[in-house]
Amino acid sequence: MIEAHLKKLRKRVNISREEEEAIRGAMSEVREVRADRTIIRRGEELNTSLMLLSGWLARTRDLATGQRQVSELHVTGDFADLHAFTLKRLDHNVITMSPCTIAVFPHERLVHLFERFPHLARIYWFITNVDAAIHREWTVSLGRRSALSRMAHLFAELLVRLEIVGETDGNSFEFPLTQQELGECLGLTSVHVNRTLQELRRRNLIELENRRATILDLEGLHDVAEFDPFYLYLEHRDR
Amino acid sequence: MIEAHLKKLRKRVNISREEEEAIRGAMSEVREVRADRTIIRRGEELNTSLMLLSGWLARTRDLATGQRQVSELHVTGDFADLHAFTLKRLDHNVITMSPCTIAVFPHERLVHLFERFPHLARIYWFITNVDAAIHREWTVSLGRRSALSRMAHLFAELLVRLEIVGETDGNSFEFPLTQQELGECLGLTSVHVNRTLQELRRRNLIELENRRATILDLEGLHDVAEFDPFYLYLEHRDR
DNA sequence: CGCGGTGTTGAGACCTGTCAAGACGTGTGG
DNA sequence: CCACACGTCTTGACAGGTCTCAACACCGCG
Repeated sequence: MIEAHLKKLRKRVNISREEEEAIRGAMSEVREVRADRTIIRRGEELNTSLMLLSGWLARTRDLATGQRQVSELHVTGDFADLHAFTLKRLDHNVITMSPCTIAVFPHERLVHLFERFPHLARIYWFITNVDAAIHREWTVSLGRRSALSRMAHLFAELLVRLEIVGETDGNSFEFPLTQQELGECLGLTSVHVNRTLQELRRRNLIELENRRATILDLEGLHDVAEFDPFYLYLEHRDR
Repeated sequence: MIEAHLKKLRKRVNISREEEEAIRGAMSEVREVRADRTIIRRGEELNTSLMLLSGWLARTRDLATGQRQVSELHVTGDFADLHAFTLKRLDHNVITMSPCTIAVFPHERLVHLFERFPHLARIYWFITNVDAAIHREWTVSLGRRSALSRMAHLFAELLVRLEIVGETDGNSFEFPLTQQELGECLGLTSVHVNRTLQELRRRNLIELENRRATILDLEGLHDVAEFDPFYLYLEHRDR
């Protein structure tokens, strides 16, 4: 079940058999969680980190007005809160956007893992830095791209990230978010999400139906989004 | 000169004399840079990281339209591109917003430093994760807060960050950005920045004059911004 | 003294939000 | 099996926030 995560790592760097086994050994248990549950609450003390074996998670913040902003989406193979390893409390909630299978990694085991394999410590530090790069790209989207471009960018990003872990079928993938939740990622109201989606459809760029997204014209989508996957740091490096 | 950086670290965690000396020893040289210089270009290969001893830096991204978005501001004592230690190439530019004094830390020395003091490795990992938390807060601002609230939030954040490193004078601090540049942080045009600033002044929350910002009503500012410094992870922890 | 960058102001356009209502689909209880 | 409730999607009319364009004031500096 941890295969997706290993795929994601190996896309970037070499992982030995020994390291792989050590990572597996650091996992303590696996939990199933239903959709729309808050699995981590902002501010609570954490001594584990959670790896998403399947499903979708979101990092969210609630505002006084009742509005909510998603700062990142997580898919199969992602460590949802690896940053909790150093932060100990998170500044955001983590909620399930679909039914999820989640593996628990106690921090004490991670400490041991990283002592034994400093190489892995560096890799996981790298991984949290890629998360930060994704945050920056969302900042650029929210600050400077139009609703249409922003939405196109998100779908382009998700296609790449899902491809890495084998969760795509050609240019199509499951997309469990409601339009309301999509708006919470993009800083839009659900009404405007609806209209923007129609525009993407009208331009024959994307189809979204029955919780499944299909990219009809990848090049066109990238053009609208001004998408460049560089920030996902996909190139492979030897150590 | 590195005192500000040590203050910032010691605000969060204990640093021994020995560790302090080791950090100092990892520095290779100090450079002076004029305002409005690009000191790191997106995509270029890096084998050093830069600590800001004084001045202001910004992480920026340029778009095809000629627009620019700032994803984070750096002040005295910040490691501007510590994430380059694991990423090796950055997805953004780093530019000076004022004359700057910058200390260079070769990655090979950091490798050595972190091998000798795994505790410091954890701390610097923590520091890059706080940077990511700042990104998330900006995402919330850009996605959900009004121009007024967003600007108030930025000044509230900067006051806290500058206080830590002793760069404030009461509720006042030097603020070298032009209104254009401020807009590049907030996802606004310079025209709207101007009007929003006037509104903050009109409400007696902030004064901005001669490149110096003064918070006139901190509580009022926090209210408008819905500011909670939790995401800056200021509480002190023993190891 | 003139120039370029910065700050300021006004008018109008446009993008996105707000409010409200109805359509559709799915699950639940009677 | 039907009736209903609820969440989601869709649409329309209108409001409001922010942008665009343009002009001018101000100021430091060569």
